[in-house]
Amino acid sequence: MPHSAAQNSNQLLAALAPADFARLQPHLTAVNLKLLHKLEKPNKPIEELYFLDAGIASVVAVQSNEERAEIGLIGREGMTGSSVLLGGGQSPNATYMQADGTGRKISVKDLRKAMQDSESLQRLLLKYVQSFMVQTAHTAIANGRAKLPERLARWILMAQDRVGGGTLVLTHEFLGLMLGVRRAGVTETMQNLQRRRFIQTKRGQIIVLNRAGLERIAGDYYGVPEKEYRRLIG
Amino acid sequence: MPHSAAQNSNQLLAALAPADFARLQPHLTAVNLKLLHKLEKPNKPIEELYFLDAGIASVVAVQSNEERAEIGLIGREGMTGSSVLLGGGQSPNATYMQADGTGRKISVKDLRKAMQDSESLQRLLLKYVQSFMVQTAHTAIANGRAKLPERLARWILMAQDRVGGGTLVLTHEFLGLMLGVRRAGVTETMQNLQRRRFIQTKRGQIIVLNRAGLERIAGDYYGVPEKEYRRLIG
DNA sequence: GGCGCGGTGTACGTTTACGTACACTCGAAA
DNA sequence: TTTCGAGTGTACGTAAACGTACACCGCGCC
Repeated sequence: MPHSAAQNSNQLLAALAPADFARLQPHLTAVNLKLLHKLEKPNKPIEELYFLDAGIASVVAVQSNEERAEIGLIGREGMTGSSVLLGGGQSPNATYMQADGTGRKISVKDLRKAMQDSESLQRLLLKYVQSFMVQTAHTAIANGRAKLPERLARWILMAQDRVGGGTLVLTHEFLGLMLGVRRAGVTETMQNLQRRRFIQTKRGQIIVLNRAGLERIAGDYYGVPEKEYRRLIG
Repeated sequence: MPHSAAQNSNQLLAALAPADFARLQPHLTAVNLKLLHKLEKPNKPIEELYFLDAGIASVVAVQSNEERAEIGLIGREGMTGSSVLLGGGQSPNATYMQADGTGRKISVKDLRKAMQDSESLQRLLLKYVQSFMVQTAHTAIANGRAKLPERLARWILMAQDRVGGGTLVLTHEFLGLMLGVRRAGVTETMQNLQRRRFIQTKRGQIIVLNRAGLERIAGDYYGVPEKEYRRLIG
């Protein structure tokens, strides 16, 4: 069973007009989402969309040679399935759980119907798509220009935002995959952050001790998408 | 006056159902767009959207410290103003002409009205937004994992697609800005491509001699967004 | 036709991350 | 309680790109 504290914590659902939420609710099914659970497969029609209440999903762009890189994170502030909202029905990206969590799912059919019936619902969800697009754009900047410490700090901050604080459970190996860098590079940079008391690490987990410190490291590589989300969704 | 050969060459307008095109046409104004002309300013309300008939526009993500990086190219296959189509009305990105061109503009008000009146119009334009999103995602992969030769080849191919063949007019300096690398690095890599007879360069211009060669260099960093565009728009 | 400048070629030491490899250690399962 | 494998720490040579600097050269302008 989904953990009760997580219920109704999805911020997108919370931002809906009561009438719009009422429209969706009958079609929402609570689900547990375990690590690595696949929410969307590349170039396959999407059947269901997920509003997360806890945990993190990772959206990963995949190219034909199987090389991949993370382009966005989704947590309780958002939902999966942008390509359905935009009408494509599928995309070349993969989406999977990157930390255990819970959520509520809805079928594409039911969501499409609800969006057709309510313009305000459609408007809100498309605004979320825009905020996600901005996130992707800033992942592109960070990948192109930022050094590892900046990128790692940015990632930790974004992940923490999306789980609503607390411990992050994941290995250096996994972080390296997400950021597209060596595992050893992650280890070294993490030690650096730990020495400065910004984080504390245990086997497979990261505890944030000093957010302001991390924000200082990440600099302007962190913040723009978050600001845009607040502007659009509130 | 816009060059006549460029008229009606926008592929998005061409892909519209006749009725939808008829709906837009009265509100379209032909415009010449010169190098560096600003089509959208970061965090400012957007007034007009542009369907390009010739030339290239560059969408650039901007962060508060003025650091910037290109996240997408727009040519005659597309339009500016995704953030308007998604309802945000503005975005943290800048868009400007990166090679002289022509296009047709429409006011936000007129476009919004047309989209409300025609669901099929709305559907097509949102699909274009998806294809642009995929482009941004793959810019993020390329920035993160590809080496300069791959990235440069990718960029040249994408630019050529978007102007429909012919010579590209731009300096190494400018390319360096787009890719977020040193001007000198661009020069060296261009010489490499030239030695292999894939391109020929003159002061401020690039002529593609061997597309297949460039595609071989770019590898899987080129192609995914293009394929998605064909799937969605045709 | 000479001048001036934007654009290009080239060089060199430095930084950042890579690839690879191996030892150590924590903690869960037997 | 020991065992064993996943996760982490560390090392070393190498590759890619950086920052900076300066010379040269084509081309438009006076």
